[in-house]
Amino acid sequence: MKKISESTVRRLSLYLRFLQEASDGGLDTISSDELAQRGGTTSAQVRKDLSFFGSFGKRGLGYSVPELLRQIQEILGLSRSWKVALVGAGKIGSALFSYRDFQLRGFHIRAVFDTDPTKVGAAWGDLTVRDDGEMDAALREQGIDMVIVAVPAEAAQGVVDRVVKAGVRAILNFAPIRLRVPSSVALRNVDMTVELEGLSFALINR
Amino acid sequence: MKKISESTVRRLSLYLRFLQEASDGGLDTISSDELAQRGGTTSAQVRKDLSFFGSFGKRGLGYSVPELLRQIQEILGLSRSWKVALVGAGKIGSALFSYRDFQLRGFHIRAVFDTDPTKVGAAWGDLTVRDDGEMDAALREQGIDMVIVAVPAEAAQGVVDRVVKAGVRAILNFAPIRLRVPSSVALRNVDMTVELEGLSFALINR
DNA sequence: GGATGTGAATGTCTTCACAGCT
DNA sequence: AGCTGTGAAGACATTCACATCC
Repeated sequence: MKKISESTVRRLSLYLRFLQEASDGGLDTISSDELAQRGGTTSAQVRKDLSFFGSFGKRGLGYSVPELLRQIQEILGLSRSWKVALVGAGKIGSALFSYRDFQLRGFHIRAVFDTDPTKVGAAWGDLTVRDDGEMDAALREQGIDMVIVAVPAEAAQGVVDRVVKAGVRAILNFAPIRLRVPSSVALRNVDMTVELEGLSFALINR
Repeated sequence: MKKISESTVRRLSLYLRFLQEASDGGLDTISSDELAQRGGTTSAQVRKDLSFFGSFGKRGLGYSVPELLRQIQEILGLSRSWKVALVGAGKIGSALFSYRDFQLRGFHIRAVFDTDPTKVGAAWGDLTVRDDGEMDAALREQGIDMVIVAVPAEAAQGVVDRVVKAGVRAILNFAPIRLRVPSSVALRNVDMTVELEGLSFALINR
């Protein structure tokens, strides 16, 4: 397969969202132009993005909503469910744990870890917050696919090194630090400070 | 001023972070190569990024840590403090409210709003969660610079329309939806679902 | 007729490579 | 000698525009 750019993958997620709305609204056909409007892009971009993976539309007509929905889910790997572990049971971890969208889209949090003895043992939904020391073994035993890192910046690299060693190949990092991972591991960062600073820059430059 | 790309601004934030670490560590000179290592980029990229704003280094030597620190803070608009309002006092809003990094970098949350009567009136630090109905007037009265949107997707566009009408020109959106704003308003999205789906894609494509 | 799929053209960002200071 | 600053080259991403098919 050709190399697919990160922006293309991001946009696929957005198209998927809009397709779900359209599907809920009972629409059964949609054009690249309609998808573009909602995704804040152009129809040519939509068609190009999709063309990397196949020809899903009908000329003169557009795309079948249910079919394109299914196709994009397949492309993004969302037709299966993923086992996720959450490391860090602080404020952010807790907010993520109860974030409904995750479960909804097949990302199931199966374990929560923390070092803080006052948090370990707490019941979170049907899970129990477990001690950090149990993490390495548990990741393997439970066959965890992805880890969400929600620990302080100082602790993040250490956690990630262990997570990688335990065989996990996808990490979503909320700690405000640039993590080092082998190129075989997929890493995404959610960096709220960087975003706010971007807004600050925008405000003083117009 | 030339048009500066979003990626350049993002990287400036990262450089700033390392400079702070370096400064805390007592380092007083740093090379583009060292900055690049930590930022996961190349020395040429660092120099190019900085060159859009001026010549801050000394050939043969590198950059003065305290000076570059100050310069980047200036460039990003971080030498002043920004007044931020938080809309949505749910789990995510609450986590953001106590996120220390924000205050630390001059982003001060000055007001919190929610529609839920069981949340309105609650004391959050030295603030009180206020009713959504008070928002429009309060944004103007308090001279709020930026708004963080942490409400459910269905409510987000409505909130943003009012925020824009109240004169706010920078918005950080946590709701999983693509918002429409006038081009005069800066908008950044933190979209955790999109990130997780990107990881899902990465996992099945190697 | 109308919207897709896609090479070609354009635009944007990154990397190279070296002249120019210190 | 060493590292910056920067045009030029190269890689990558987006947009154009049109032949193609329903």
